[in-house]
Amino acid sequence: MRGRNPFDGKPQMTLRDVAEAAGVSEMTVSRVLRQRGDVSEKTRARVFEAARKLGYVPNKIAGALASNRVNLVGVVIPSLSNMVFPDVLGGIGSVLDGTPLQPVVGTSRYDAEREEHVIYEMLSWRPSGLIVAGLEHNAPARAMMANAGIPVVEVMDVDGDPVAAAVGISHVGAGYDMAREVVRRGYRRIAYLGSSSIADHRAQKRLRGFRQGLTEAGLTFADERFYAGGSGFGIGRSMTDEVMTRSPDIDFLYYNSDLNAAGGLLWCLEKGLDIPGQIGLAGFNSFEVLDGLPMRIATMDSRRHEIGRRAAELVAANALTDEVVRLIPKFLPGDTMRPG
Amino acid sequence: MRGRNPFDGKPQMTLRDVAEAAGVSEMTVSRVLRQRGDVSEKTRARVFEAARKLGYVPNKIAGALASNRVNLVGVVIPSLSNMVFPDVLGGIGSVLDGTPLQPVVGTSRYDAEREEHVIYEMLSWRPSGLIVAGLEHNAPARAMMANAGIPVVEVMDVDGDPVAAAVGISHVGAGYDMAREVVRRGYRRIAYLGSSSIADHRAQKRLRGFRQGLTEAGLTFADERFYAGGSGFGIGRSMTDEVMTRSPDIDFLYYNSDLNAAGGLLWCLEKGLDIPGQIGLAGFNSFEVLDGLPMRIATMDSRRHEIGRRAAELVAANALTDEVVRLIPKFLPGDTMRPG
DNA sequence: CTGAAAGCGCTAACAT
DNA sequence: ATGTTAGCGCTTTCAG
Repeated sequence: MRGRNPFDGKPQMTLRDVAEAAGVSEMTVSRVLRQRGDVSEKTRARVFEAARKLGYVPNKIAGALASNRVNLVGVVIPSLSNMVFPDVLGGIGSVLDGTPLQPVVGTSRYDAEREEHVIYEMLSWRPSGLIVAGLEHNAPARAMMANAGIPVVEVMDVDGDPVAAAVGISHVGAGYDMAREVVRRGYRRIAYLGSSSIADHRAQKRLRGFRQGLTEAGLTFADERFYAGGSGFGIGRSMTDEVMTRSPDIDFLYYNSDLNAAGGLLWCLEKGLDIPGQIGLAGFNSFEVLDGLPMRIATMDSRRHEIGRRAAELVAANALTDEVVRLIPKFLPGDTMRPG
Repeated sequence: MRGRNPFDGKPQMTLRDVAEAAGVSEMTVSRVLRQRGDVSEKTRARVFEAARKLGYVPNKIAGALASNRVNLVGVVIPSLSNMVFPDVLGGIGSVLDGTPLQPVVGTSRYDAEREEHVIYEMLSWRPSGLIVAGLEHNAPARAMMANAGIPVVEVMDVDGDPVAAAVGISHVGAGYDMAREVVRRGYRRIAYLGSSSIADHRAQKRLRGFRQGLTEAGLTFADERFYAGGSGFGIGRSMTDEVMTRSPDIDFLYYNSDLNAAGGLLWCLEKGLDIPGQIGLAGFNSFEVLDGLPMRIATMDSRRHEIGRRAAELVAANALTDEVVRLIPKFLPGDTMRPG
């Protein structure tokens, strides 16, 4: 007998225990518990009864090793605190719930090395699929994804060079389209308030697209205010205060996130500014919790749930493709942009 | 040779492949890759080089089966959309990051049967520990938790009968203490606006505690408005509108969540009500994103991060105890309650 | 419909 | 410092 982990309270219960209790072979128990093959009703009942009475919980480690099948899907996202990622997970879950597959989530904290590590750990469990947020990964991570031999789907973003399949929106396009709307509606003195983190690739892309939209209209940003860290009303409020104090003639505030935009909106309302006449605001993402602010913030819905859904569908179908699914973000003018 | 999963692209690379490439035994490769035992520097280098070149990723399934050690910690929570749970996960992660343990998250969606299923699935991976939100579980779930033979910690709540260890706050106490504060500060016509879901055990407990606090002061709720579903500004606003319309003499609004309270706050401010003189508000949880509202909402900080931390510490220490760690929620009067 | 044998990829234990 | 052996708990395969 081999030594056991000193932490083991009681030795683990095995198929053999159930088999003995039911008076059948291990194989029969295995078949019954996996609803596989033909087993007589009488035997089934006996086995189930024995398993239930003993409180048997199958050992998936052993099952996975023997069958070379692991019903897990690795999901790698930067963070759970940013509400966008739980939304994607919701979409993934809505599909996987109809299959034997289970999502397993890991977080990279916007750190490429940590992402590499998380991907490595996930692949070492030999999952049936891998869903990773974003297109920017370091070389080892890309190599692992390329050679995993399982469906790999990069999600949220399609501006770049996917390793395999990708499902997302163009953030450059989202920024560009928003700029066109802003200009079309007559705003001219436009400020950007958003993330300075180069790790926030998608915010950077939106900024780039927006800037290009301005350039094509012969405009540039009248002011810019960057910050590092998470979004929230507080940071949105203080950035807005700072920008509007030093550039009082600004007529439009473009934020990297609805959360920051909400802080800015509250600031503007307190100051008695006329929205959307005197000043307009827009954010990004469309968060349901924010319905109920005094005004609906103009935004682009980033279609997070659908992105999760489509990615999970590719994995569930075991699609070893390099298909790119480009969804179109939905522009929602809300109440904070004047009509064109 | 056994049949392989039809999905397998290429056959999986094994230790043996690395061993052959490096010209050593599988055992030596295993030792090098796990940094175990003494291996000569020369051999180490050769093995690492071979593994790197081949892009070898170890098979944790096989490793776990052989060593009877699985460095996973199951975490079962109702949902990821409710911001409180990611906060707890953050606390768990902050501890587990310093260990070989990895959290694996499953969601029950406030459904006891689904929770049972998720716990069963988790235990079938033979994790090193299990952290489950709440104290209310069905009988099979409790039985599995009791017999898991690993550290099991129930988190968030201590009002009840834990299966093993528990880390949390008393929600009955949180409600009771808030009621005392409200009464002490002179409010008398008090309304409750919150969840009606019997699956939201903790909200129910806070309501119970609050009600008891009122009773002891010779008071009852002047109005009550229940709803089902997630919290948000929109529902908070509409509930508040309804309550204040039918009971205009209300002088305090007690919400089940800061998110709903925020919607109520915005409604009150729009109506030009004098806060906290004419009317007071309080929520529960203390969410950082909400710093930046026009006023800070009175609340109780539910200490979510610390709860996660303490629970993970018990698991990391392999503590097979039934210790109950009762944290004290922090009362934050904010700006929406008049001074006592 | 049921069972026996073999082995999944790795590691503990014991050599040497 | 390195190798050999046995076996983790289950499923595949093949035999009855």
